Amino acid sequence: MTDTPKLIAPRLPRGFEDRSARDIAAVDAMIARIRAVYERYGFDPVETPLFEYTETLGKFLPDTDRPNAGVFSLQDDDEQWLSLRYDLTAPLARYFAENFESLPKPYRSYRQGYVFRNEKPGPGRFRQFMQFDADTVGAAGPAADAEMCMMMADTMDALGLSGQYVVRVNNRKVLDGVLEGIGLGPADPARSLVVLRAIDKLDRLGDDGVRQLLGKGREDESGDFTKGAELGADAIGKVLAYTGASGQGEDLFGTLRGLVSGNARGEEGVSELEAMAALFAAAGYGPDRIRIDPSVVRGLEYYTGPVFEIELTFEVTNEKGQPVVFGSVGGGGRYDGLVSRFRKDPVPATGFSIGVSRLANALKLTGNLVASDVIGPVVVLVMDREAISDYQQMVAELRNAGIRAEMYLGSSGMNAQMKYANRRNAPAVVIQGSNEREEGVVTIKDMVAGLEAAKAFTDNAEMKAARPAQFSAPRTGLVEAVERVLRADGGAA
RNA sequence: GCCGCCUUAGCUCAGUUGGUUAGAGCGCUAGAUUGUGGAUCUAGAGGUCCUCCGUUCAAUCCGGAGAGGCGGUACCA
Repeated sequence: MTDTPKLIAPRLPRGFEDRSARDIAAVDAMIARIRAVYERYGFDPVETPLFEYTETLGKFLPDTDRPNAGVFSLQDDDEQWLSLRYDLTAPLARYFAENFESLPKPYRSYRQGYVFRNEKPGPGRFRQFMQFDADTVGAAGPAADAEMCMMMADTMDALGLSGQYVVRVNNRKVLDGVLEGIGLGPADPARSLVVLRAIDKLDRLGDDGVRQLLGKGREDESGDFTKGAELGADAIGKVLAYTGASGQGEDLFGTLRGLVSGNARGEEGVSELEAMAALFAAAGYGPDRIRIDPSVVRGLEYYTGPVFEIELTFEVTNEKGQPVVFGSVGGGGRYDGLVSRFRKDPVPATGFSIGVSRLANALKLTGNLVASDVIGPVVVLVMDREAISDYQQMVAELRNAGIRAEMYLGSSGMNAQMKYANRRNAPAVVIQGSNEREEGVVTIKDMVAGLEAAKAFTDNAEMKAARPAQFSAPRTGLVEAVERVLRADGGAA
């Protein structure tokens, strides 16, 4: 009877984020900059929904009907499975295939939005996060891939990260050539995959760790054992020679051609890399911005040619000052097979994705995020409850003049109202008690100048008595007086 | 998924060798001669000591299981 109802703990599901006004403003600014670059390259926006039929996304567990590994799924009322999209590429493939008749080809589009992954979150890894993609569908040549790389570089520059990133480029065909050279490749897809995964860990485990993974396997510090690819010493040497191939230009291409000599697919890959390198050079993108790097593999099977990723070249530390291992903040490649799930004829495609959330997170930790505090509204204090209609009228006048303004709606005294205005980051407050009302004036306080002036006082009572940074204005001149304060504070930042 | 560590107020943490009313700092909400932000002073709110089961006269504390958090590792379209 008198039991209080059981309270629900207010808690954020793990792997998800709340975003403050400040975060939203910062990410919005990032998005606007990215969009401007994509637009300049001639890409058009397109938006698809958060849900797709699970089969569209291409994820089913073979032995169960429930598609739930890694994806958030639910069953529609007609019993079809729907899933939240886990990237923006599969939905694009669906959209392209479904609207094939009416779209221009090559089809160049960009889109930005949240994607969802139902897996263990970690620092910089969320279960809902934002990506910003661009893709060219229906263009087969390396020029389309090269354009993607250059656009990624330009985007990073536009985000104010000049000199702090590098776009690393490789070609899957070269890697396939190397694998075939040691008897793997299509002949042994399972072990090939183990090799790919091992190479992908080069940055974290180094040559020695990868050597173990290519051989018998590796035991990590928690005692967990990862089975290796069981390659012989000779084969391991070849793989590491490939991933370790350094230099740029003819030096590198010579080495690569030697490693895949006699393998048609591998040689084709080297030629594509050369073609892309020539385009980068012609357009003025040096190896400080875009670099050919054989250690880039980008995990997954669906890439069929060039692959690329953006790496931040500065160290990221968390709030406690510990270094944070940040994966790539963007990447992509050519995926000629993706649309073929929907159409018989093959459709070549290439594209890339920027992890907006992850990048924002990195920039936040390094202080590079272009975030300024959101400027709050002008707050009209409520000094006398009976005079509320007067205050409301002042707010209306300010709003009609295009000024962000509000009347204090709480029930506390003046002190609390000032604290409220402070916390809202209000640039000014409007005060009218009975004294002012009788004289037909209002008191305007400049909150920015006021805070500065208050630092000169050590005694609270003195500060209150001095009432710094405020002035009296005729009631009829309210808007003009407030505008003057806003201009003095720098207006919109 | 596997391995390790952790869980007491919103946050960071004390503490109780098993015993009546579990504490601090910060933060939060307010007050200090109609009426001034920071600093200061005063007061207040805020706890299933992660949950359940067991042992015990008695469990926040001991035992077991579970959940959650953190880290590593695997996977990552």
